[in-house]
Amino acid sequence: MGTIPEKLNKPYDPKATEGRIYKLWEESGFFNPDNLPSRHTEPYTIIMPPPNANGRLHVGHALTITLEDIMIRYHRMQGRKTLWVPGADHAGFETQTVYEKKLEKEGRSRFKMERQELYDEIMAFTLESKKFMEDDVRALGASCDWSRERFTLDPVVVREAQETFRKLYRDNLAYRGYRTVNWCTKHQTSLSDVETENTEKTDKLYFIKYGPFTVATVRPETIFGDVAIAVNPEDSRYQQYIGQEVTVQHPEKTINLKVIADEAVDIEFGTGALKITPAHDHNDFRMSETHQLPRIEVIDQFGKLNEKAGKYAGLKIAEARTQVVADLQALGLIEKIEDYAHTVPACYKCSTTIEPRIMPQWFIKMAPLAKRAADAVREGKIRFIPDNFEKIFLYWMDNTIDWNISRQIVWGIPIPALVCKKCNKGVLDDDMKAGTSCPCGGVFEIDTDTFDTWFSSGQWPLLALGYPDKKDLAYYPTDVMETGRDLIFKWIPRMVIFGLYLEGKVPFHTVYLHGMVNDKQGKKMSKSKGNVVSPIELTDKYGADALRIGLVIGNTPGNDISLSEDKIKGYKHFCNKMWNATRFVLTNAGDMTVDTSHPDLTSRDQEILAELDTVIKNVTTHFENYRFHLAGEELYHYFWHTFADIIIEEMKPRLSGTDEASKQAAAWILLQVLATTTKMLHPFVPFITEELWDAFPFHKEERLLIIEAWPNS
RNA sequence: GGGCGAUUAGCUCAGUUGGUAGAGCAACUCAUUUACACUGAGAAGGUCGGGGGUUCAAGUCCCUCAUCGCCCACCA
Repeated sequence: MGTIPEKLNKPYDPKATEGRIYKLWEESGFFNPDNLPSRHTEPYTIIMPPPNANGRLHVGHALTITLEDIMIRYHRMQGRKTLWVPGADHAGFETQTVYEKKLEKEGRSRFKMERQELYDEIMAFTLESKKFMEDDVRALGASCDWSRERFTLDPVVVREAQETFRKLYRDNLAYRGYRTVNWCTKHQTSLSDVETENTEKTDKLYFIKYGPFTVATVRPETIFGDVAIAVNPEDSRYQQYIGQEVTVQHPEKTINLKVIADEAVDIEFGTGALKITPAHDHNDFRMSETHQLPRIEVIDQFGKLNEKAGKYAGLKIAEARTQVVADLQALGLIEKIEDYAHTVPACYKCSTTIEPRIMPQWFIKMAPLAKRAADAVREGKIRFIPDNFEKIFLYWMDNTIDWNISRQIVWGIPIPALVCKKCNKGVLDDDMKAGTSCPCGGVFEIDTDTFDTWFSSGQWPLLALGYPDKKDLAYYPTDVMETGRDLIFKWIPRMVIFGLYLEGKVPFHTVYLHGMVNDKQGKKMSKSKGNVVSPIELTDKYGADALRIGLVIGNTPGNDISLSEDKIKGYKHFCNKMWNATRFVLTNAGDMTVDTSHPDLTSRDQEILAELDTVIKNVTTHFENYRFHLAGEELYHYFWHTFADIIIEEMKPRLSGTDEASKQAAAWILLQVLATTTKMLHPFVPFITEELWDAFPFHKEERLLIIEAWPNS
């Protein structure tokens, strides 16, 4: 009998342990690959998707942190030179909307503030919130290198993101465009396509008598911006009108419209005749390009009709629609009104219906960049887990449209450009001084717009490694990008594109996408439903280890999981089991050592060791194939139902017997199995395993489990 | 309109190359004989959505149908 380490006499207390252990790890320096022992040579790198610095972590972040920490800890034990770069995201539009809500509560508005004043306030708010976010990351046990942490508004990041824009401009891949963009009338900014979400809506479909035609439209209030009527060139009903001008009746006057033929018009829908309003519809805009049609704006940035709408000027869209319809009805021009269910794009933050609006903006020419990215994936340079995301990625890449990167918000990286408000020309700010005259007679002014957040985030794998500084580029390309499956369009493609564009290499060889974390009934968590589970509350209650293993077991890549508090509680019991089994073994194994053979093993002992080898082999294979849920489950099952239930119980008579050799062998076997499983469980439950490891008797010198070697089978 | 995923125990979900169905919770029974009352142990519970096919063997592969969910999309 050895002596039981004092601390094992008390039950495991995560609260008293986790902070202390984390501090021990941080002080050891092993989160930083530069400090790892010499056996760690080949780099293994993960760039942490930088959590938004505008609040606490949610449970989706907890899953990200857990999965990445599992990969990092496993590979660190495997002898890789592991680097996990943490970050904090200023999250442009996201944070600005959070801050606007705060302002609203205080009875203030960003539209009444100076730009700099607003920027400074959001910066102060973000830097304050960032600390809480970082504390949460630590609480989950993330073994990331804090000495390399980066914030997406660090001066060096801002500088390099702007430099990338200049490079794109000079390569003719960034240009000043003037076309319809997605406009949010509430937030007063344009949005890219991935920042809108399609929402089901039932509107009225109005059939309006329009000269010799009847046109079907859901937007009668835009008739003042109509410049043509379009029909399908194959439509036999309308052949005689194609190329002609027809006179149509508006409430206050009659106007003449050209009739054009375009393939895009669906013969079957409505009447097959379509009114064309290029300034307020993406399709119509495209037709205005092919048919050289004028563009008449009738709705302003606040969603109100302008002077072009005559007596309706100043009315909001909905009011104008009602009145225009009433007036048309009075004139006998409404043939019929039908209910019409369709999907319309809405602002993904406030659900306000997107207003297509013509604006001068900076665009990225996507086709050549996307092709290169798609080719890299087709050549197998990036593996998706699960692999069906490859198809989704390629579909998006093959169908991408030019990317609007201008945002009319202050919270972001300024676009380093000058623009002429008269002719909408744009130039780089280092090619010309503000105030220079434009050939058109206007003046070049500083562009007050900021970049779409994903413009800088897309460069993150490089920027997080200090690009273009070469020091850490040995860690590029990184190994795995692990993030939520909702970022398959928003983020992953941009990173592949910029990685190839700036460095000529894909930024990672593997993309691992996890599903969404839903509540225990499988419903999406949302504040309004009140079913949001806080990871930090769960950590406080059950310990970070229980949360971590509960998030991973039963969770397959790409599929959503349902998280219930009861499940986490169940895995706390597992931690309890580990604690007590270790206490029992260490009580009996005293001052033994492992890693050497023992002379008195029975054939049953040999069998146990062989079985353990199989477990090592299975678990290792699962790890290598990103099957963390199976690795965790196998370990859980083996530890509880083989080691604790069978092996320990079998050894009890030998341990209390009088045959000293058999007793020694039994204790040795138990210690051997325990040490091995403790190592393998470490990536999943790092706190309790590190704490237990400290109580093992064979430490010749102080040695942390975090850098122990992964068991060989 | 396209694409993808799911359907397995009462609930939420696992089941890696085809080879005797698993976990957590809930419900049931027992236990405080020195690892575990911050519980532990045990037993119970499933014709794996329907139908067809391949195979010695199918939850797993193929076809088909049904239901649910998600994503994408310029039919106004």
